[in-house]
Amino acid sequence: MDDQAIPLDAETKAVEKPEDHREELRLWLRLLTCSTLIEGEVRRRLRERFDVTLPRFDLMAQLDKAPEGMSLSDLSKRMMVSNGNLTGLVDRLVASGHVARTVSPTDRRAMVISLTEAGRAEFRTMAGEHEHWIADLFGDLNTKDRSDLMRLLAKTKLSARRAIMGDEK
Amino acid sequence: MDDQAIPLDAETKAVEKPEDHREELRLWLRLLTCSTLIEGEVRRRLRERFDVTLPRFDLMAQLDKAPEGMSLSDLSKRMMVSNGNLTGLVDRLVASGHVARTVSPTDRRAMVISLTEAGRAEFRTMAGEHEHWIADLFGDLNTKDRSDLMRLLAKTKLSARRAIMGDEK
DNA sequence: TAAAATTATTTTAAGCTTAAAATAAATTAA
DNA sequence: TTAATTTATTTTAAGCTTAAAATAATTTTA
Repeated sequence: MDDQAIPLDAETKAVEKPEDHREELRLWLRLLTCSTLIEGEVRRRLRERFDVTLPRFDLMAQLDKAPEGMSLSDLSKRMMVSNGNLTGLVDRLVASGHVARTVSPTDRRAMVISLTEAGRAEFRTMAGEHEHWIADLFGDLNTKDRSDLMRLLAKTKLSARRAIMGDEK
Repeated sequence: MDDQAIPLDAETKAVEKPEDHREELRLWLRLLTCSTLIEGEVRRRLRERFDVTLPRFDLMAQLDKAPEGMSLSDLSKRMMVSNGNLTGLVDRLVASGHVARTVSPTDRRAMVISLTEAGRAEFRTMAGEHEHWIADLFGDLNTKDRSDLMRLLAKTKLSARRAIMGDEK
């Protein structure tokens, strides 16, 4: 710590105390609150309206974007959850007839997970309502708010990735 | 759907299709990505560095702000998790000597949960490092970015609360 | 090619999380 | 004051989640 080297005088507008990161902490807690609040409400509505859990919905949302299906690893990366987690989740979605599991024709280790027709139909119905819920939850933000927030979150995402990468790569 | 009633002509700058809320959806997914990314990293570091889970840390963080302790209900509201969840979490923290559970002197139904001295000392150590991690994760945002983001998230929080309240109150 | 390393997935053990039902104490209303 | 309601917490059952170890197939390297 070399804060003794910083000249302190009446002209210095705001000498920041080193080691004080309460502002960033509040920012993080607020971000987490928003995300928890919205996620909880979406979870509640999915259960109430369609008797489906959020993880099931999220998995189907990924598969809906990949008509040919996806490997477990790809799903794991995109959803940012562990592989082991997906194994169980896919088990249950197979049991309920929403998704299919087939062995990859080119790699015998890999499983290809895809939506069944029934699963796709059910997902599309849910996704339609889901989109309205999100629009409502963000409804008090105007166009500029949304684009500003989008940009700042993009910057946050890059910043976090940079900080995370530093550790392990 | 009354979109047939909207006059369409070359002068109309941007006739928004009703029912299209893909922008809000993208905003929500980006918010969720940021939160998941940061939360995952904090979870990983807490485990690696202190062998503690994030829920345990969060609970201790709440108690650290309440020197006299808090009831389970208050904890539940602040942490936005279910009561049943807290029962088990507190069980484990009592078992490890980090928190104490006493019956409220004024209400025999209520439990007062508080940090033990050991729990408080351990939390303070962890919190010190934790604050640096957060500062690092948000490190690429400048002062204006942070205050803009703070303001927009405050607006988002209010918007979500308004949307959630409408359902049940 | 055989050995070593990597990649894909599953299994395991422990803990987290929720919703819903149950229990118990306090408050309100008749 | 008794009965009804509300509030605080726990229990239960099911599912979610992770980290770490295990298994198995592919790719790389010597």
